[in-house]
Amino acid sequence: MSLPKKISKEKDGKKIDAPVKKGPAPIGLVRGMKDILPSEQPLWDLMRDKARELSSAYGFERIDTPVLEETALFVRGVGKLTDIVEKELYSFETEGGERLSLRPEMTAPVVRAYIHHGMLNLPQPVKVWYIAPMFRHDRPQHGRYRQFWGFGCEVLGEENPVVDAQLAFLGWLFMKELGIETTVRINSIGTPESRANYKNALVTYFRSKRSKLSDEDKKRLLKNPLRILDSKDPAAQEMKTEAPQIVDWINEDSKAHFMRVLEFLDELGVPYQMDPYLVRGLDYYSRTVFEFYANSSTKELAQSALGGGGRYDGLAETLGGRPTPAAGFSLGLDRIFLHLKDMDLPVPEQTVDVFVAQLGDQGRKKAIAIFEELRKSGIKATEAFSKDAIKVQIEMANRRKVKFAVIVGQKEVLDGTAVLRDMDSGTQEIVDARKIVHEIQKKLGKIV
RNA sequence: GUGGCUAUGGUGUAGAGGCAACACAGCGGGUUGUGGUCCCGUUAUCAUGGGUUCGAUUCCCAUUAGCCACCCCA
Repeated sequence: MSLPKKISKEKDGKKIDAPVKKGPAPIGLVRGMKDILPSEQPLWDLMRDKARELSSAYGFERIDTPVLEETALFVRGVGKLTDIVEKELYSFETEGGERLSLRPEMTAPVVRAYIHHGMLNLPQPVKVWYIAPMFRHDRPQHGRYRQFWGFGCEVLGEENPVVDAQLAFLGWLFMKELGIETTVRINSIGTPESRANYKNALVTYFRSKRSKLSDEDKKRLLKNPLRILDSKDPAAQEMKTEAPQIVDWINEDSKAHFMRVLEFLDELGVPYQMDPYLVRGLDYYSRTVFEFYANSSTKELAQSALGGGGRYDGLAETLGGRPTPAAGFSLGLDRIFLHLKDMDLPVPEQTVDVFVAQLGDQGRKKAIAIFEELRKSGIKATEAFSKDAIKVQIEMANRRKVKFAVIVGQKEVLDGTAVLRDMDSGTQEIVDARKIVHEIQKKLGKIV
């Protein structure tokens, strides 16, 4: 490689040597991370506001938990052999020898908090919601980041099937109200015991046809047989139609519970699909499990799985608490954001009424005071005090589409006045500086 | 984690083995107190490292990152 060359440019017939810019290499984004830029915030606000609105309307209270937890929480809670723990956990050991992990999901932390703070002494059920970042060391892709944001609700201390239905409904409703049509796929995976029996039956079934399975599915047969059910391999797809179905293996209680969940869903008008092959990748689920899928994954939105949830009656006990029936859901906001972006929503513009322009240092000082007065009286104002040129300021005022510009220069300061410019008509008048707020309020129709 | 595709200003794109083009955005100006048009100027070590070559941004290799499929999931 050659050394940095001097860049020669012709200017006015003279050659000018521009110095070559150099410095330390810029630091980039950590792989799989994503900035949420100011221009994207309006859409994020839409989601945040909707999450707040709905969860509070349905009686949920906000909870925040630390991003860092003991690794054991997830090993025990989510399951040692799940992919989330086995290969996607951000884990490290501190100097003090603590084994910590960035949380890969929120259910275990919420249950941990429930136990830790003795929330079983609160009126049950305890209903909490969160918007929180989570971390999974997976290979990044569009809509799939190593830090991703989730919105979720959890109901702890209640096993009535109406809760399961309401949660599935709420997740569906959240997206519906944002304009995203989804379908809920739902299944019951019974109790851990019945699931173990089913697993055995499934392994027996597929083992007899092992030679026809893909390498990937052969691995699943050993590690996670339930997963063969949603394999994309055509051979497995075909075989699964003959395979034992989980409904035939779950106990009567679970079955009855599930039937009632479905009844409530019917009542709520949630479009759902019974999916006998739906199993979830976390160990703590029992009985009801569901996932949300976008109906229109038409555009290049490969990631149509927008969220999921279910019942986790055994989790509290696994984590050392008292047996506590519970259920919840979680939605991937990064993915929902992508869908919103794709929809070309009219984002309401932030409106500002007044631009305070200034000229010269005296004017600047007076302008600061006027701006503050306006702010205190509830008038939305903006400024560019760091700019000197009046032209630039008026230009900015125009771009912000303000109705009025207040201009304070040397002359006005001496006269104790300010120029009030109507930005639409371009007409301006000189007003007493002390009456500027009143004058603007009048023009904005805030005072009759 | 496995395989594939891609990589040019802030953004979107062109280009070709021989001085990197266009549009938009940004910033500065058009004689120092006023906007939307117009005009001018300015904004790129062509991802990083190496190789082939007289010469590489262009060809080759590696790395990194993004994307796609898989694994898995949100």
